[in-house]
Amino acid sequence: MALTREQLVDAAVGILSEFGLADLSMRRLARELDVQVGALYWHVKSKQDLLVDVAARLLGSIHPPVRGTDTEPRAAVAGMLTELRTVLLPVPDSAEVVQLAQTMQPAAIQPLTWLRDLLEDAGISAERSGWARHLLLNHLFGSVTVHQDRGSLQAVGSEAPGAPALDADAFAWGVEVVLDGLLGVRPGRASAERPRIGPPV
Amino acid sequence: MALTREQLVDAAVGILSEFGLADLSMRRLARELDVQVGALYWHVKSKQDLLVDVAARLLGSIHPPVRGTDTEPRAAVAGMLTELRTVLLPVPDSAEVVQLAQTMQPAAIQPLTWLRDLLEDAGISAERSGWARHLLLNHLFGSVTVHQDRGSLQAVGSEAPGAPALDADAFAWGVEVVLDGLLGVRPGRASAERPRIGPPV
DNA sequence: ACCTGAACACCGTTCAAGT
DNA sequence: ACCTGAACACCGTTCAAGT
Repeated sequence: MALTREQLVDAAVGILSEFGLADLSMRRLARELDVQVGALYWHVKSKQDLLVDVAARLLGSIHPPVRGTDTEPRAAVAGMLTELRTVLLPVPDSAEVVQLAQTMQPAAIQPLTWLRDLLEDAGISAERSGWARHLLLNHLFGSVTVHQDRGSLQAVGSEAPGAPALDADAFAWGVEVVLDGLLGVRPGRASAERPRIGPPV
Repeated sequence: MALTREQLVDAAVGILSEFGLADLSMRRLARELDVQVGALYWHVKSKQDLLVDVAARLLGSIHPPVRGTDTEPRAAVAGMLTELRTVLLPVPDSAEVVQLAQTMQPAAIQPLTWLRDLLEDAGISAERSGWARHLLLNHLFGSVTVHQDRGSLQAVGSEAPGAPALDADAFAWGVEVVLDGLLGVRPGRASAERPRIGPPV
């Protein structure tokens, strides 16, 4: 039976998830699918073209936000970002792949489009929501990358037993800092100030 | 006369600046220096090892900040980031190279260390200054990358004549947003609110 | 329509052997 | 000490030719 583009993407996501981007070559992919390399290029224009589909599939499980309901818009932004992080974290080099896909075909990665809408719901003006989205996505991608790179240095599965989610907190903190800067700190909700210990000089 | 490590780094920076990271291969480098590829590996442990030196040289012209003077610490942070951006912008893929160097040898890239000190001068606690630095650097690297990728799509030198520094503003805006979130918006200095046009809904 | 076989023009890294 | 020559094990992409 004929190979399909979906099978290509499936196999690519599999290799990426198990071995990382360095091992995701067209030749390795062909081997996995028991075809010659040239066969891949009938289904796909280039490797980059394939990676765009891989990125879209990685984020394919993200729920579209329910807009206009009574959920606090600021919480919706934070929620979406946490969801993105949760999906990207277990897949090595996923941030790189999504970032590349985003620069190649910005419209192809749907959840990243929704984020801009949520920001406007939260009161960011249209001419600033694009930049605000970039600010938050750079934080997301950077956090995911640093988490994965640090994880690959130590033995797999050797997380400190007592403190597992230390940089999940750091990520959430960063999101709140940016949102505070964007929306202004509302009195009584100074989120980024929460765990203050030392005096601010 | 014998090849030196400095000559390697010089030639590497040259290729990077002129042609980008994709053309910066060990073989290309050897050709440029009129030696065999193997010769490079007497001076350098690996390509990544070389790239750390390349990154350090790219940021070698950054002034160390004069701490403890009467310059406003918040302005010092913003100034350092602007300086970093100015240096990185003209070199293709420079953000990638510096980011890689930073994860491989965090101490090797001095200016990125100084940034943390400046943040603490500005009143960020020691346990948060590391994360705050990451937040700002992710913004920096993201902004540089997006600027360069967009630039490579249009013809070289075809900037819109009237509006040259549009995303220099966007970058500075992002820095102020993050600093607002970190330090709190002081009344009468709501920097990120400056060019507000539409009502915040 | 879909795939094979084979080529083209590359990579990073190693290492015996030369000087 | 410093470099050559040559190899090892790879890359992405193209394309005539087959079925």
